Amino acid sequence: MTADTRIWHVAVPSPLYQEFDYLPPQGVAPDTAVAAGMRVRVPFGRGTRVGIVTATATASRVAEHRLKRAHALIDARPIFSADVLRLLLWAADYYHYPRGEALLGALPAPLRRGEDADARAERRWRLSAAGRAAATGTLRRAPRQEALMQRLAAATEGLSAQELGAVPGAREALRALRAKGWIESHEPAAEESAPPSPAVAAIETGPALNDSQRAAAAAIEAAFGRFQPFLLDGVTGGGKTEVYFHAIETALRAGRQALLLVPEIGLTPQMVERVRRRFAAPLAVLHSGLSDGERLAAWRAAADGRAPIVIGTRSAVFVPLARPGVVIVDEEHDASYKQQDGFRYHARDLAVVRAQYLEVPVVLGSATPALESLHNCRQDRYRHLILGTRAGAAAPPEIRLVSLRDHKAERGLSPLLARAIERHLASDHQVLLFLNRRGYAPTLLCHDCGWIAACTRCDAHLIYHRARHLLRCHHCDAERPVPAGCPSCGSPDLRPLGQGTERAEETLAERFPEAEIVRIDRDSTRRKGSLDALFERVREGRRQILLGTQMLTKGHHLPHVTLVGILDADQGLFGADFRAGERMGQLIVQVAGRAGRADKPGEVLIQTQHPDHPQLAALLRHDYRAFAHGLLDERRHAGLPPYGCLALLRAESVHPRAAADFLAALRAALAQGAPAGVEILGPAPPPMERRAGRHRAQLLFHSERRAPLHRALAAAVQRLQTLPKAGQVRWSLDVDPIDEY
DNA sequence: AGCACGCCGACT
DNA sequence: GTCGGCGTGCTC
Repeated sequence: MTADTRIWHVAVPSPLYQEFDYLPPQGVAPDTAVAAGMRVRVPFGRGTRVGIVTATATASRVAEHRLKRAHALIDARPIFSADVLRLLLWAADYYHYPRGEALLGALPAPLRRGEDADARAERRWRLSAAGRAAATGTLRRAPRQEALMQRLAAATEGLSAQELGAVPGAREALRALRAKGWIESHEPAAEESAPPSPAVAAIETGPALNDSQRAAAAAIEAAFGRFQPFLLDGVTGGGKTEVYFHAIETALRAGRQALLLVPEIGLTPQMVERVRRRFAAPLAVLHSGLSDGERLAAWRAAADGRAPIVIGTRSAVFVPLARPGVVIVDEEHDASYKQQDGFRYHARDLAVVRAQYLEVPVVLGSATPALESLHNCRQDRYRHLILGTRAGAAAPPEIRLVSLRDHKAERGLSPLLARAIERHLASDHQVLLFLNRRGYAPTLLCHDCGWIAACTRCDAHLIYHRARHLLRCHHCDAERPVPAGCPSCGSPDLRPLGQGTERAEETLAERFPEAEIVRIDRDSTRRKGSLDALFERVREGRRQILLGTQMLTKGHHLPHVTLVGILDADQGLFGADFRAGERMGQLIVQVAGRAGRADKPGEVLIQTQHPDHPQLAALLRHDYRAFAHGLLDERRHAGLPPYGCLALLRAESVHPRAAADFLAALRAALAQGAPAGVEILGPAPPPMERRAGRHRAQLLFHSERRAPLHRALAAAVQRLQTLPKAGQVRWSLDVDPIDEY
């Protein structure tokens, strides 16, 4: 930055789409070494806030006598690396989100509040080997110590003195346990205080790569030191992870860091475990389940370079790295990379932008790449690395469609699928059944008058949950008792209609009494850690039927599964929004990928009312790319992404018409001087007009080109600020929306 | 978003 | 006579 620092431009966390100018703090010389990216405490309105200096200038657009003085400069060095600052500012503009909110939101909470960035990470306590060995009950005369021991045994990540200290007498008990040597302290993120550059000798060499893996790894290695995006496209079990590991290894050997983004917390533990086993290097792990202290410690370990490997979910794309070497995005097609509220960024897309700023290679990996990514390969923006065969496995599974028109299903199960289940169970194998609907039945119907149990706050049916015997709305989580009779006509003849996982479990238990049914959905895995416990049971068991929702599609190794059944392919195929087909295809391929690993041949049966659906045909041939290219052609004709750009302006209000009126007013205001080449559609009701008691409406912006769309959005956001909000309308803008809800 | 200021109904 | 409803405006 230039020496001219008379005026500081500061991004302040507030929903205002502007920065604010301040004079340097009292007593701070105007030429003080202030730099973009430093935190500053400033007076704002009635109070005080922590903002980020984004630039300095000689003059302000505000009359100087109206400028306030900043209270204090917090940092001596920028809190963000230059690339992260640039990324956040770019993203705030791209997603039309206030800069201050975007910047401060990317910091761990303590730093957001202005705490010292270099403060020592909080120590955490955990059981030592001696502590784990100590028999329970030996502390009968020290109940407080006993209680602490139990809490520590349950806390895998350890507990801070602060967390432990909430109980009276905890401090003394802690000291006593420490004296016994039963507990020890550790730093959560960088597990051991690591040497500034990781010891290369600690890297264990992985299994030998096959030809296509080796080619992919070599291509990535050759791109080190410059920006190059790769799409690593390989079937489930095709060994993408080993290619990631090779890239990480390359980074580590060069004394650089690797940033690995993973979809969501459910998948993290396995990936973290694999990385931990493979690399004897400190990890910084960032996910939503961390406490403020843990998150801060991991953030620091990444930012100061102590952690050579950084693994994190979506928001980790904003974590500074001292010595960046490579960025990897696992399961890049996964929807959880898109933030669905507030700052609605797409972490995969930002990872590519960031890699460009950093001049490092970025690897996007998936067995079912997003259409956008395949399109980028076709345009030669990304290099397409294709992993050929399944590593160490036999032929791909046979995929067949089961026409529900020709084979009448009974309670969701066609005779064909039932016989296949029997066959696979008889040979002591496991069966995986996919049904993307929780609960017992999606509808409770009065057989006499046709009344249907509906949510009072959403335009949705209530789902009948038999185990808990209640009606539940899966959109607003409202719960209601099951009425004894029809609230409309009094008839006692209320019938559950349709199939949910609970009911399928019941059906399967009756039909296959010899098999153990393991149900995996959000209801059966509510308790923490129970998902892993269920998968553990599946790893060890035989003659099991695994039945579950989306959760089953992710990550776990299920070596004994030889039959995969998709009970209802149609819900996804004919969904309301234009990505439904893509999502269904990805889901089928991902689920099918669970079948027949190792030496057992697999079989996949897909139940559908539409066996002649053209898109399913490509999937049967194991040709996801042909399937995707078919969809891409449709998208091109419709001008939809990636051939056109979309933005969705959502509005909601408790008042029935307020949201739609608000958007209509905006649209009218926008009509004058609207950029050419931008279509505005709506206001239209979203697929669910009313949700959680709020009425919703949306305006869809469509353009062939990015630039005019962004001009239109900028104008819209500006207009929105001044539009009177009759009826408490809340709005949000979603650039590149991934669904229409 | 907060948080002020600012004018009109049911309460001590 | 006031406490308080949320409409409108401002935050360098």
